[in-house]
Amino acid sequence: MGRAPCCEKGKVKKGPWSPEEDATLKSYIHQYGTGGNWIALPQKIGLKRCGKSCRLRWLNYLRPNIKHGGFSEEEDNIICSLYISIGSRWSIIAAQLPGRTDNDVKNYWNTRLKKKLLGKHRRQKQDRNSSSSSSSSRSGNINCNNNNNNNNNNINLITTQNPLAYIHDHQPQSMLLPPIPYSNQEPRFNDHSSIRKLLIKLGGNFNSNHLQNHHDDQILSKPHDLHHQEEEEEEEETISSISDQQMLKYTQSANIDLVCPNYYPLQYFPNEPHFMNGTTSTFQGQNGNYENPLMKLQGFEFLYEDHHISNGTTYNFCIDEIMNSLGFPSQEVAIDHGKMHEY
DNA sequence: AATCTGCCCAACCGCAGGGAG
DNA sequence: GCTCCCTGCGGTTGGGCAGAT
Repeated sequence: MGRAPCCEKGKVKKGPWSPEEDATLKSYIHQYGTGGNWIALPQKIGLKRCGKSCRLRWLNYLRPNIKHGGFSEEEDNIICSLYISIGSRWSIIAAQLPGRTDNDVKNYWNTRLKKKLLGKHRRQKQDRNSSSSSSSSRSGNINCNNNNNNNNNNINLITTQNPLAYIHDHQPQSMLLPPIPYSNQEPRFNDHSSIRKLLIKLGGNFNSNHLQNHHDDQILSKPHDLHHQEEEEEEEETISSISDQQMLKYTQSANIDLVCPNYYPLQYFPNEPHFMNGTTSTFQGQNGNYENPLMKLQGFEFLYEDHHISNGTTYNFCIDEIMNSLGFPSQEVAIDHGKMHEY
């Protein structure tokens, strides 16, 4: 059964709000509040608007202390950091930015920030291409080279510089974000059933046998349209995938500390179900569980290189691009399986 | 000056979650 | 447990504007 419309179409006004409508809505809410019922509110005050429209207008524009435009560098960093951590959950991201609305953050990300980062990424890529002869291992990347020629799944972490230590030592004060209050404000992240639920919501596909049976999930693979686009724009690139089992072995044997963009060290949590839905997995950080910061985030794919752990290919994490985009200099990090991949 | 193009952002749309009955 | 209704959310649209041609 279809949902009943919240208001009768044709009887409500659409489009931009007039100053009179704004004033009516604002004064009513200041005086009486919303009354807990947005649907009934426009009728009460004689506005020919849908309740949802009133709510949106109030939340995004009329309510006190709303800031518009003029995002600061610090806000940019927070948005990037949180987007990398939790994806496009704009309401949560906006909650970390006083005076900002989810709509504002979303618009800002889609129209400017993404392009800003993309521009940096492209420039870096061009720079790397033009100076590719200088190093056998690309500066600033975590490279995992899965040598398909042997069955040894040990993956040795070779770090010329610990990324965590590096970040903690070098990040500017403005980048020292408070921990995302998942535990208190986002109970969804607080227990595994909630995480399971969330992952299902995000398109999760797992069960108790998942780890044994699910070998070739499309984790870290590109959405088709993006891949197509990049094929047109750049050189043809080989896309492969990493299985959850490979990721499990990889993270366990490498004893890897992963970098969470909010700068809390993460460790893989091997005794818990390993959630792989093609985009996410679960890690334990200092203050609870986090999603895998290395997941391929929708809309953020341009930050990822195109090398993955499966079938002897190399997975090249996005951390350097992220860090560089956020203003960090490169660090030398490599994870080698068998032999160093040459760039 | 007129037209085109791309960008920005307010607003809309549809869906999911959750509470009430 | 089921249905209905409201709220909240994220994705998308389209009008207005500025700069380019």
